[in-house]
Amino acid sequence: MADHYNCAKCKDKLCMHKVPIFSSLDAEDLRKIMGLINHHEYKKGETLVFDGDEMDCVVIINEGSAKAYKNTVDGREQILYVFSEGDFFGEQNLFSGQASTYSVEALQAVKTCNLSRKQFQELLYSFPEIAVKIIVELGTRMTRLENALQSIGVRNVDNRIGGILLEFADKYGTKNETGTVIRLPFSREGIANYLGVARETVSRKFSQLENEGIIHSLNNKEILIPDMNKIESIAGIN
Amino acid sequence: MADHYNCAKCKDKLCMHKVPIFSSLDAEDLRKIMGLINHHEYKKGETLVFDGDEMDCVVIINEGSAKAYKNTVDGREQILYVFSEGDFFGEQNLFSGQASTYSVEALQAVKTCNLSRKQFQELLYSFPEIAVKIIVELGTRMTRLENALQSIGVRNVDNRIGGILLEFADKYGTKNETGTVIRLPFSREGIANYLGVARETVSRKFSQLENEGIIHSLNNKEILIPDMNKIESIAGIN
DNA sequence: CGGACCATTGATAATTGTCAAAATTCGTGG
DNA sequence: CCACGAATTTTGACAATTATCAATGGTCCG
Repeated sequence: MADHYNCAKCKDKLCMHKVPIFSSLDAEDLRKIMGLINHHEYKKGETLVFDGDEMDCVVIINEGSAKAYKNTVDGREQILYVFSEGDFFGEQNLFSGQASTYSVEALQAVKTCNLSRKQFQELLYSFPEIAVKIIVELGTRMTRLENALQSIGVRNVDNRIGGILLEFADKYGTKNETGTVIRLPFSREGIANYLGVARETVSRKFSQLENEGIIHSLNNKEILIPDMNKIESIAGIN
Repeated sequence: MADHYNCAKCKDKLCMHKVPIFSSLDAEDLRKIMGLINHHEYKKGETLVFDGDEMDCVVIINEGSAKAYKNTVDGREQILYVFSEGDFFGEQNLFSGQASTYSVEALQAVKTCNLSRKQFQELLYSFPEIAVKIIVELGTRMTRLENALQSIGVRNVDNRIGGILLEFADKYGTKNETGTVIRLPFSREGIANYLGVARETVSRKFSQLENEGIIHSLNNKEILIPDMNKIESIAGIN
């Protein structure tokens, strides 16, 4: 299983600085909180939490990325979030006392900072601005969920493919003189499970876009998009 | 447009008691906050907020119910939430400063309690327990969204119909000796826009369930379900 | 280089959406 | 209280989209 060791080792360089919810705290407060944090590490493919697990800490992603997903009884997977550096989860369960409502699995090697229930609650009462930051962050996340729901609910598959490309370009894209290069966070199957369609459908749509010259596969995980505007019109800007 | 008058009129009987996020406050604190609240009223079909509107207050539903939804450019509607007594919205926009990300329309006559941005923020800083309550409530709402996303993403229409019946039975159902009577919060079209399917598909599935004796339409807005277990197996309990 | 895994393609079936028409329901006013 | 008209709902026929199954091809890593 996963290593874990106290945060003293990570000095100032790790976690705290990357975590937006702590960004309003001064150096001394940061130091205080840092003593409370435990670190964990996971390899690609390892599961951080299973749907239904009791959670007793908030987990903050410090390095790498992970997918949060739900499975139906017949094995179909719906991906809800892609968590990366600075994202956190488990906060709901601390207050409501309910078990996790999704599983979280490492997409790459992942390092986390964990804060126990009690420590986290104390933090919120001592620093109301952290609570406000969390509310803001949850709001952002809800907006993304709402958009995803609309997307899956009323848009056709082409729109959704366009939408996911925009989203990934924003989060994982780099621009160069030939266009935008996106390093996809997951496989075709992952994309399918994110969009709520079949694996094969994603393949077909990608091939189609490739034939039309709108995207160029560099390899399975990287694609080049010469003209982002075309993607926007496929996504059917809302 | 809508009436509005100060909360002094509503005495203790209205709003505050119904609103879970204020439930931890004592009588005096309640009285203080009450002075800050403005009331509004809306008729059925009126819009409380348009997608894209700047919001400068948190709106708490005091009476009636409303749907929150997004429209695509080509007029398709996806319903995200049904807000009823005690639910609130607009909190995200206050902190992040962004415009509303959905429209809200009254499904019946609606009365609201509004708290301005400034008042709400002060409240959060003076009463951290309110912030915690809000985080809990947002967590509940996110869990519902996550379930809805999974539902639309990977479940077939029968499952979804079953799911919505369970949800409505829970929120709007009453039991009697013949079974559970559900008063549906919206029309067939509304149900369709909630489930992300076509109006006609909802009609067909309801007819089918009626033929199988699993549901009985009392009228367009009320259905009787003799055996809830059958609905659960249709929903494909997760 | 080999093998496991992942991605693509084709053929076909199943599901749901769309359009059009008929039937039902609901609210209003006489 | 009934009748009428508008709005909503149901039903049918058909088209479009996507899922499924199966086979092939490609890629990555030890």
